[in-house]
Amino acid sequence: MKLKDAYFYTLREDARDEDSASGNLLVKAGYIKKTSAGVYMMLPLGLRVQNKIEDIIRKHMNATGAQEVKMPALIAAEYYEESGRMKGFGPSIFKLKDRNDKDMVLGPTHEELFAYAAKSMIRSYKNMPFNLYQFQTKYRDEPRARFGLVRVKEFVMKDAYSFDKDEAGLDVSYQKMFDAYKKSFDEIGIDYRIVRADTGVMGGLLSEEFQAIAPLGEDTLVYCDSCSYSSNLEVGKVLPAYENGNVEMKDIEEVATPNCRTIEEVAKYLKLDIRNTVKAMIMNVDGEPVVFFIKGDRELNESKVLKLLGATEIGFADDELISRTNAVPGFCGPLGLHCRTVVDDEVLHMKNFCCGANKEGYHCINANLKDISYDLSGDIVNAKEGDLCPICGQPLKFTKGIEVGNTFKLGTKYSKAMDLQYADEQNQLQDVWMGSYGIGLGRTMAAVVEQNHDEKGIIWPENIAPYKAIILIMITKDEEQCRIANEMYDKFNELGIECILDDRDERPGVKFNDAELIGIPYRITVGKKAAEGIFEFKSRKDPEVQEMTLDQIIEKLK
RNA sequence: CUGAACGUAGCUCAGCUUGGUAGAGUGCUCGGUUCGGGACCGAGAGGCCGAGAGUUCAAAUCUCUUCGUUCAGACCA
Repeated sequence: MKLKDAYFYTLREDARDEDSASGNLLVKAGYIKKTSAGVYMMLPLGLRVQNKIEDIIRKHMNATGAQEVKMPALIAAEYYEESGRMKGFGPSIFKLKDRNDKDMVLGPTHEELFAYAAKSMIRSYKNMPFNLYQFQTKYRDEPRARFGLVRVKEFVMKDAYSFDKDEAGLDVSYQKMFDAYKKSFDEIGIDYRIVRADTGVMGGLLSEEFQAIAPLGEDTLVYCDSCSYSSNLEVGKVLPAYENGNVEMKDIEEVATPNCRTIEEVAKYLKLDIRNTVKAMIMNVDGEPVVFFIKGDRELNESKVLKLLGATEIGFADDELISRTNAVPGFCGPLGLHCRTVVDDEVLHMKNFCCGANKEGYHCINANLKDISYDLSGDIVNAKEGDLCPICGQPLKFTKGIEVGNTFKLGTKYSKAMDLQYADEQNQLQDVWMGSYGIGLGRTMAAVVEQNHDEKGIIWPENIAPYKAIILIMITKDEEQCRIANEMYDKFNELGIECILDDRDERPGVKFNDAELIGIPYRITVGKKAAEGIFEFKSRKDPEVQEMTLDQIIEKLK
C-alpha cells in the first residue's frame, strides 16, 4: 500500500468516547470507526488484521478436518423457539419482522441452524463424527457495549459445531478443537489462560474459556500455580477456609447494635473479627424473596445461586418483597423469616458467630447452626484473595481476563430440542452428541492490542500485523530517495513481503509517529545514506536502530 | 433498565453562572520559508451550538420534551 493514494488517516487526539487503550488506539490509528454504541466499521487496516486472525484460525480448523460453511445471519425465529433460547437469550436477541409479519432474529449464535443442517446429513452412526464451522457476523443486543471491540453488538465470530454418536466421540472431537484453539491463539500471539466456566445460556456439560490476560478484562480468573486448577470466578469452588473447629458452642445471645446496619459496622461496634460474622442478603430470585446467609467478608455469587436453585434471574429484593419475608433490613437474621433461606457451606463450619437478630437495633452473638433453620445449603460465594486451591490447598491467585474463545461440550441438549437423532448399531434411535466452539475475532484483535501497546501506539505481533514492514521516505522532494524507496517497495512485493510505502509529502516526524501509532513490526527509513545503499532498520519492539543494506533487510524480513 | 454527566468546526475543547447574531488548539486549502522525531510565517475555507417546543424585543446560554454518547450499577457466551 502506498499511503499517498490510499485510504489512510490517523488522529492526533485521543478519541473522546473510547474507554479502553485498545479502543482508543484502534480508532486513533484508523483501524476502526464507531458508527453507534457497540457497532464499528472495519477500515482497511482493521480488516487486514481481522483477516489475518481469520486465516490462522481457518488453517487450524481445516487441519482438524472441520469443513467451512456459511449460515445466514437473518434467521426465522422459530428455530430459537424450538430450542427454547428465544426465552434464554431474552432481550439480548435482536428481533425483527419481515413484511408478512413473520418473526425473525439476527443470529446471536448458531447451534440451532447447525443442528438443523446436521439433520440432512445424519441418518445412522456411520455418518459421524464431523465438524462444521463458519466465520459469521453475530448480533447481540448487549445491555452495555464498552471497551472498544471487547463488548459490541455486532461482531464476527468463528463458530464450530461437532457431531458425535456418543459421549466418548464428543470427548475426542472436543479435544481436537481444544488443541486447535491452543495452536491458533499461540500463533496469533496472545497471552492467555484456559479456565473452567459456567455453561450459561449455552447449556450442556462443560465449558472452558480461553481468556486473554488483561487488566480491563471483565472476567476474574482464579488459578493455582502449584497445580493445574484454573477457573472463572463465576464457577470457582470455594473451599471453606475458616473453621474454629473445636471450640465449645455457647448459647445464643441478643446484643444491642444501635445504628449498625452493615456487617462492617456491627463487627467494629462489637469488636468482632468480621470473619466470625454472618450476613444476610435478601434477594429477588425469579420474583420470589430468598434470604442468603454468607460469611461477613464474602460476596454472593449469583451464577452459583441460580444453578443451585435452578432459577433464571436474580437481583436485590425490593421493599415489597422484603416486607413479605418479615426481615428487618440491616438487622436481618435467620430467626423468624417467612421465606426460603439458603446458607453457604462455609457457614456450616462456623461456631459462635454473630448475625442479625431480625429486630431493629439488635444482633445475636454466639449463634450456631443449631439455632438456625434453613432450607438449603451450598457453595454460593465468590472465591477471594487468600482462599486455598480446592485441589491442592495452596493459596489461589487472581487475575483479569478477556474471554476470546469458548468451548462447550453441549451433550444432547440441542439434539433433543431439535429432534436430531440417528440409528445406532442395533437400529435404535439415539440422540446426537454436540459440541460448540467459538472465537470472537474483533475481541481477539482488541485483546492483542491491550497486551501489546506503549505510549506511542500499537505493537502488533508479526503474525497478525496488517503489514510486516513500512518504508519511510524521509525527504519526498528528493527524487533519488523516492526512486530507491519505490524500487524497494516493488522488490518487497515481488518477494511477498507485505509492506507500506509512506510516500506522503509529510515531515519525517509525522511519518515516524504514524508508523509507531499503527504498530507495523518493522520500519525501514530511506534517508541520507540511501544513495550509498544504506538504510535504517528498526523493529517496533526494540529501541535500537540498525543500519543495513537492502540484502540484509530482505534477509531479516523473509 | 436505574442513576449521573456530556452533546458547540473533521478532531479535542472553551463560551453557558450573569441571554445581545460563534471562539481556541489541531487538522484542511493556498503562498512563502523549511526539511531526520507531530516545524515556522502569512492568508483562507469550514458551524441550523444534537433535534423539537417554550420564555424573551433577543436563546449556544434559561425551562420542558426528545434523541444520541459516555460513566457507575444491573445485565451478559
